[in-house]
Amino acid sequence: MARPRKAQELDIGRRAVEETIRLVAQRGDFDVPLTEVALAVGCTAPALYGHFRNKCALLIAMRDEGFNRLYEVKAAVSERMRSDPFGYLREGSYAYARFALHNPTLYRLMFSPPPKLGVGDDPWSSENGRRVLALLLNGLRESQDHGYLPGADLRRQGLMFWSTVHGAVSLNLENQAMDPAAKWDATRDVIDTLMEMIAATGRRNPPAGS
Amino acid sequence: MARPRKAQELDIGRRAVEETIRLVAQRGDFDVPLTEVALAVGCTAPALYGHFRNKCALLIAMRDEGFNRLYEVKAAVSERMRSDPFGYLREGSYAYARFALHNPTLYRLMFSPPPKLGVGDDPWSSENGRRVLALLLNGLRESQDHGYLPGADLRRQGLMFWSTVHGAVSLNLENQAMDPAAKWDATRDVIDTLMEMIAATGRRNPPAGS
DNA sequence: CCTTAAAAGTTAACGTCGTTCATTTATGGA
DNA sequence: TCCATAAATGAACGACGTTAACTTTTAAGG
Repeated sequence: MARPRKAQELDIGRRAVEETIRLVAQRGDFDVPLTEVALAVGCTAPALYGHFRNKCALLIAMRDEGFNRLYEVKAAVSERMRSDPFGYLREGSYAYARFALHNPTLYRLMFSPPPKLGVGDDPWSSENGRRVLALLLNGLRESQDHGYLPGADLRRQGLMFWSTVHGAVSLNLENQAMDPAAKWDATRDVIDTLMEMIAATGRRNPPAGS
Repeated sequence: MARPRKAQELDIGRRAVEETIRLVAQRGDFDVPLTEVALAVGCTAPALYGHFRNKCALLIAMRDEGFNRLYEVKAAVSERMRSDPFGYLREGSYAYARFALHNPTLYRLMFSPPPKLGVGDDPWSSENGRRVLALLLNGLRESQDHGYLPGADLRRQGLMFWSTVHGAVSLNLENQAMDPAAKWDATRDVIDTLMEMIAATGRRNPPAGS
């Protein structure tokens, strides 16, 4: 056999990304053989080269999909919390941390990709990364309207905020000495500490609009 | 030739670690062939297996050496800043960031090691990592004595502090869109933002001891 | 001194994996 | 029905981690 029947015309590109995400999560390492990906997809390894220039391209596609999913999670929280911007800062961070803790290997690929991929690991350089940052900045701006962080530079605060959450996640992510619950507790504790610090900036200035 | 003369008895273990650090930095990726390490050391690849169980063991040794160097840098700053604990928080963070920006690949190996290494990436689980954290906690405690962070839980603050600095470093580290100076500026800006936030907690309570 | 056993590398070889090449087969239009 | 093209296959290559078998230096003992 050399070319499959039209019946099984399942977009091999999409499936490869999905299966790679699955295998990577299962393995706990993004060093998965192309043969296994191909097997999961239902083809052979060289067939993948018709859809991706090489293995790095596949991993990059997987990384982009990761940013897609992260954005969707955060956008959903943003929608739900539309009326409470300060609450969004907290819940959005929780959701971010949960995403990372539930997809540790994918998260590592997104934010600490092997240099071979040739991508800057700056998340806001990709379109979806930028949108995630935009959600955060939006939450900060609206929180500022509610009296928090008076007079603060939003972009600075945003980058510090993201640094803190990402740092907490990153430090706790693959610590084998902690069970998942402990990782979550430790990460949430950092987020809470940050939120308390921001909250402290607002107590002196109750909602400016009221 | 099968066994070298006693004259050239250069501890191959140490040299392998040094050369690996050098090659990894030069390459910008810790995926360096053992053959190259061996060549740099002056032996053949299989000879390394007399000193390290496998390649992972070599990388782990390199990681430990990284924590050694980081600790020494931070300890030096701590010594120099002994009289100004709040200043140490800033200068120690600067030094930390400089270390990371000057040794990006080593830093990545320390804090985002490939799972294959079998080490938790929790830095304070290793002895030298714990000592770095101890320096930070010490700085926080003494800053508290000077009126900053009144009534705060030091361990919580310490973990948040480290999360922020590590997060900033990690996000800016390998962003190919930024030149080294820009990376430094962005990282320092996050540190400064954090320091200003901590400083704000102290302005209301001038040095308690005076 | 000579012999001998262990030590420490070296060369050769194997297995895995990413990647390429030539080949084969299904597809869609003339 | 026949042909050009697209798409995937199986075989093969090269790099690399790792292991096995061999070789030679070192150190000790008779």
